[in-house]
Amino acid sequence: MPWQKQFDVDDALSKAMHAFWARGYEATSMQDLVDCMGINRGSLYATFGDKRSLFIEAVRRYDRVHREAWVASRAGSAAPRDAILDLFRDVVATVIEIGSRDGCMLVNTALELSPHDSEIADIVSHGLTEMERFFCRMIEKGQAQGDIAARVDAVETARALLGLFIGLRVLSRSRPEEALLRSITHQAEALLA
Amino acid sequence: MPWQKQFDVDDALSKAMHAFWARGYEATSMQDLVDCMGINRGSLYATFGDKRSLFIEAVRRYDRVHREAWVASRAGSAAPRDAILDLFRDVVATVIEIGSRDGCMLVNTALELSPHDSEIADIVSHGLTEMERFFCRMIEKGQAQGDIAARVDAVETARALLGLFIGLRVLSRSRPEEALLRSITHQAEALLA
DNA sequence: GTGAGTTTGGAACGAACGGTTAACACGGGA
DNA sequence: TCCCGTGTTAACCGTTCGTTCCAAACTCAC
Repeated sequence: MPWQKQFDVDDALSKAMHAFWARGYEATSMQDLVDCMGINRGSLYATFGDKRSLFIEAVRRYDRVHREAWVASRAGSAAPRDAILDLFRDVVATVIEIGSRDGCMLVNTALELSPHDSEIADIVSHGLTEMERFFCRMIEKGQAQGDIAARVDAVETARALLGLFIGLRVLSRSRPEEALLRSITHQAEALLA
Repeated sequence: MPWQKQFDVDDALSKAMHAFWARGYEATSMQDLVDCMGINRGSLYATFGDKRSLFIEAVRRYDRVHREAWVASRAGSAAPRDAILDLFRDVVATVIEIGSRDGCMLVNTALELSPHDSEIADIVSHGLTEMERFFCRMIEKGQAQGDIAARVDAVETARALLGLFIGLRVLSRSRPEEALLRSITHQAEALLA
């Protein structure tokens, strides 16, 4: 194995992920990626293959680093209700304080590519389903602890929370008004009262 | 004024709207539009200007023909609660029965272009705000008729319904499963119980 | 019938697209 | 020291992009 790569593969993938995350698949050109990843065109193709393959790796990385890691870090929370609501509150805080308008890459991709690319749709669908299952597990755990009312239907409410979460993410990109976003969060709280 | 246009301008615009609606702005090429609109390239540019101008007209048409007309037709409904819930039910029915995965053009555009194009963002934002106001008006009307409980906060609930509606539209494109979509609708019903 | 004014189809534009290639730089094993 | 395989680099490929242009086709007033 003579000579190693002169760049950090995951670091380059991270930069590509952020580019796709902010602008989407179609609007991000290979030249944009070459520029922002800081590596040469040839190295990019040699390492990641074509544009679609790179995008798939990028969305997989998003799912792993953002969705999965977030869920894992909260899943063992002592207060299951707060584990859910903190997700909503953190999203609002990020939009209001930092002004980030990137939203959630899974949601962005669900809308841009899911109807036209089944392989990518599967990745996105899996990530969203895992979010739903996280909500469901937390509700059941909260009910076992008496933190969440027993009358709440875990499965139905988890789905509603997923819908609200997606709505929150879309509105973060298009109408990032604090009062609006907070109302969505309040409604999530009301569902778990 | 010799000779009139040999094609119906609104019909051509309608076809362009459907193309943008299904595939988004970036993924729809001028060649796609020339093909599906059934008019010549030159006529297209002479009538609608460049691609972005055509898209803006298309999204304006969507707002007028779909969002605005729908709201207007339901606004005078005798049963305000059903006026809201029928919107959710109709979306689910369209997805399940017809298998349409186009979603809502305003939502699609909100996610693809709003963060990067303020003029388009204004159009989308206006449409979404009008939906929110429709929900709010219907809730207040329903409360006046005793159809919706007085304890419901009209403004907050309208925002939550907007979030749920957007979530429903996104999931229609990425996870068009009947049980999931129905759960979102049930939750909208619960908000108005 | 003729001329004026429009619309039409299609060729053609430069730029940007996604993707390839061949020459060069490098480091460990023989 | 001389390969050999890999990584890097920049130039280059054919295609498609959005857009422009123009000659032919056409309608209507005169």
